[in-house]
Amino acid sequence: MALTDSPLGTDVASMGGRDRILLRAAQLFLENGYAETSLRTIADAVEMRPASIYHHFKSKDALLTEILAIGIDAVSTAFDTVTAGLSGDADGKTRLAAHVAGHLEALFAHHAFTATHVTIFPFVPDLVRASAIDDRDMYEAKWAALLEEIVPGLDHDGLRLTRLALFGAMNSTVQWFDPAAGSLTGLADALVATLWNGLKEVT
Amino acid sequence: MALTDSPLGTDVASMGGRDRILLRAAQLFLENGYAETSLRTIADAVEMRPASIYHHFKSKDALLTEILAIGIDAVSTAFDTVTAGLSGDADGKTRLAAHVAGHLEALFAHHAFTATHVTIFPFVPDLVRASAIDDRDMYEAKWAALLEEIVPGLDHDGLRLTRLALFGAMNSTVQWFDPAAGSLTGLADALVATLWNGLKEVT
DNA sequence: TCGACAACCTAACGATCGTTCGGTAGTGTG
DNA sequence: CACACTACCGAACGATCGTTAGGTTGTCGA
Repeated sequence: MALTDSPLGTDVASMGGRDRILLRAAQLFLENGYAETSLRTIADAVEMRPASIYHHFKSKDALLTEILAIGIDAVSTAFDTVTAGLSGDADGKTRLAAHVAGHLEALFAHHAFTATHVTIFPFVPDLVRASAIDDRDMYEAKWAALLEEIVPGLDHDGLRLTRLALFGAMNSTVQWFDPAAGSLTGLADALVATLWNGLKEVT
Repeated sequence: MALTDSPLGTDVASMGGRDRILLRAAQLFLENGYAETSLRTIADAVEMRPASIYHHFKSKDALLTEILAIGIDAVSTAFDTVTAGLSGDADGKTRLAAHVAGHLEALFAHHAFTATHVTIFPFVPDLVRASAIDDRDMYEAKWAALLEEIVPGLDHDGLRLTRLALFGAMNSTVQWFDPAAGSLTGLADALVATLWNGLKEVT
């Protein structure tokens, strides 16, 4: 699912045709939306003719499907990596901080794919959304299990609310945080500090 | 800017042609996106012919512009109402709780317009977005001033981060919270409790 | 040297899009 | 009774859309 097995995915210049299409299309979908971005616009961006896209992807929907899968895979893999790197006796705040940082890092490392996923997901064609919903649910389940362990005092509704609000807060960063202008770990630390300690501590 | 000066805006049956178009179009934009929703679809939803829409709105973009303005106006007015209703010596948590509740209530009271605003805003045509950006900035400025007063211990970056993450969390509720299934004030209370006290208190 | 195949092309298809033109009913005012 | 005005309609415009058919070119293993 990764871009020809190369670990990173943003060096446009050194890319083959297929990966180039995936990356530039994801960037364009993110900027202008899916329906708003025509195949001719994508073709222009990769210096091809529209018909050539169909040599690599069987339809525009299939292209989007793959982009969404890459985005979900990036954050999901990051979650597992963080879990594997945590020592068994790490406390709740440490684990939460590590996973928030992991989510945010994955979000910006594969920015075009992850950001496309979190922003245009509600509006993609029904069939495309259906193809991505299982992977999405699996990722959310990982977080649900994590929160249940580290915040045992919350009931089912409270856990769900916390998880979804946290997702809302984290995923919104792709729309307003610029990793070139500020530290990503600083962002993660500040987010976790507020979430864990609350605002009353800093008044 | 409100729907023919009637305070509410969701009783489709009792609506005149113009307001009916605004509401149904907002609902369709929210469900499927702006570019994905054709004027013919909107016309069908209000039992008119496409050409009739142009008697009320000079273009599809103008229709969207008005919908976005209604959404921003709803939350902005709610903010001022909450401010006016607060006693002068209310403490920080009380003020924060009141404004979070006000934002969420406005979000769901005018659900189609506000939710459309918060979800499709990044993808609307540039000219439409430009026409709404001033009102949007004014609303964000109200929150910036509020947070600066009640969380004086945060620096500029911290305040900005807190405000935007809070917006992300609150606005994401339109995608996952169902006011028919749960209490809206309960949602607001839980959100404020977590934000103010932090998660460590409930572990 | 040859053939298979990947990568890309030109040209065009039918469908759908936002929009416009030129009407027709119904209502209310002078 | 005439006139204006609001609210709507049928039919069509040119533009753009996703997609397809049928090439051409270059590479590379047998």
